Amino acid sequence: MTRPTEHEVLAAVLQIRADSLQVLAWQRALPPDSGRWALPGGRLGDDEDVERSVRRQLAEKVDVREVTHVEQISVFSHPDRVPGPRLIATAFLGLVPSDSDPAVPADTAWHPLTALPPTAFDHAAIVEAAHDRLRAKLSYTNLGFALAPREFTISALRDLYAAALGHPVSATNLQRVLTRRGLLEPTGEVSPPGPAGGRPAALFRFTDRTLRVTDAFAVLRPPSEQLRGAVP
Amino acid sequence: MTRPTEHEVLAAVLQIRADSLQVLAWQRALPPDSGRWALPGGRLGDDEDVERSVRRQLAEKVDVREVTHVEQISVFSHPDRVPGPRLIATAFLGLVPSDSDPAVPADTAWHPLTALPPTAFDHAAIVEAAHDRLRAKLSYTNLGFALAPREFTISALRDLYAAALGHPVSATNLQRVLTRRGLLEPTGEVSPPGPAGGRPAALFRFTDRTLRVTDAFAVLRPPSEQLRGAVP
DNA sequence: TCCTGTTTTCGACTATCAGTCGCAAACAGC
DNA sequence: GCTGTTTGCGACTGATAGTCGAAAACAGGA
Repeated sequence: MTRPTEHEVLAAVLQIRADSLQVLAWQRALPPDSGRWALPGGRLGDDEDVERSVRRQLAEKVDVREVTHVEQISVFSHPDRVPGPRLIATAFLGLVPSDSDPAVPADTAWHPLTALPPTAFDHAAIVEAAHDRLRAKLSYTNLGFALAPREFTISALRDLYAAALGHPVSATNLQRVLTRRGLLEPTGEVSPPGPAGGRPAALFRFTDRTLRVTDAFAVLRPPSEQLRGAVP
Repeated sequence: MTRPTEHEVLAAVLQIRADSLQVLAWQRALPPDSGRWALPGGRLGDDEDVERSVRRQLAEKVDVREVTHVEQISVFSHPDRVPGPRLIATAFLGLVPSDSDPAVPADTAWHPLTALPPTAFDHAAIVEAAHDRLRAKLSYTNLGFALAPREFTISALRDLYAAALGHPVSATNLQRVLTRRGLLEPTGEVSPPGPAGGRPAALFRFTDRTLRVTDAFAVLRPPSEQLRGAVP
């Protein structure tokens, strides 16, 4: 005879807004934790798995077509994580490109991770976990495509990475590394210079807009991967 | 009015046995899927979170003190992943050092990942996910400590990594990389040579037996991390 | 028109690290 | 003592990252 248990999905949807990493949340109007800010989500439906469910629930708060990337993070299952009947949460990370500004309901707003308002339940820990995952994956995957606009300048991309990672990034190294990995390609066009003038910046895009792991670690890499193609 | 839903935990416990990566499973005696092999696990208790639950459930199949590392992998939540009432699974990866041979019940046995017998439900996918996670984490963490004995020779460690990764590993590079990262230290002793003679191998151990992420990626590393200590 | 300030772009230099190779060291067995 | 075997270790090479500085390309004002 077990305690009644429900299952919910929750998403920490992140976007870079004004050079600062922000998360989408809505303000609870009813107890428990009324007035506090909660992540979008809700109960798992009978005919959907957690991946389908989180996309459906997100659609209630934001245009899901703007959410480029959705990824499972972790299960939060403390018996008393919410008052009342037991509720187990599968947490997700969602990413929105910085050039889109999807419409959101009146109770919903973006908040910088560095200045979160009071959050409901254990949602602050979920945001933390999502941020950690983002930082890690930016390093060894092409996940930047999910935060960046379709086309961008190198310095805009540098600012994006710096905001997501929380520390300065070298534009020279960023361009060189992403290029060598085959993730970046020039569009051939240039963006108009800023208000202070300056050389017009070349525009780039990600070659691939689906997640790809790019870093192979040396110790683990097969020695002498394979001979280079014999074509002259 | 939602369909009754239960929550279970499942663990893919991996160990290197005879230079081959193997997984612990038990053979089902009752329908559904009787005769097929299943991962250890079971229903989530009322007063435990998934992490506590998986350790409790594992204790029924193996001495949990031998399971050095337990880590959450992913949620498996397809509505029809098992027949009957809906059952959502949180999957875990467990690791056992290669020098321990824990006692297991009569219905339980180790199976090489390369020659899995017929598996129950979606458990094969869980094993696959656990293997992927292990491969990835061996590369950028000190997770090797959870697979290796307390003390080992470099060539034994090379064989361990090769079995877990599925491809040959250079002993020279492995030692150099792990040493530079500060993960390896010599015990000062040597192991007796093998039956064919040969130079006695020096023994090493991991400096740290708790999980540590060791690789920092260059693009994301703060430029000029910090000045070296001013001590002469 | 020319000069200055600003921003981007790109090449060069250096340090670090990984992949490879080869030899010396240290054992067993004959 | 000789041979075969395994480990240990240094050296070389190529690839990659961190840094710096100069040149290119623009706007605005003198």
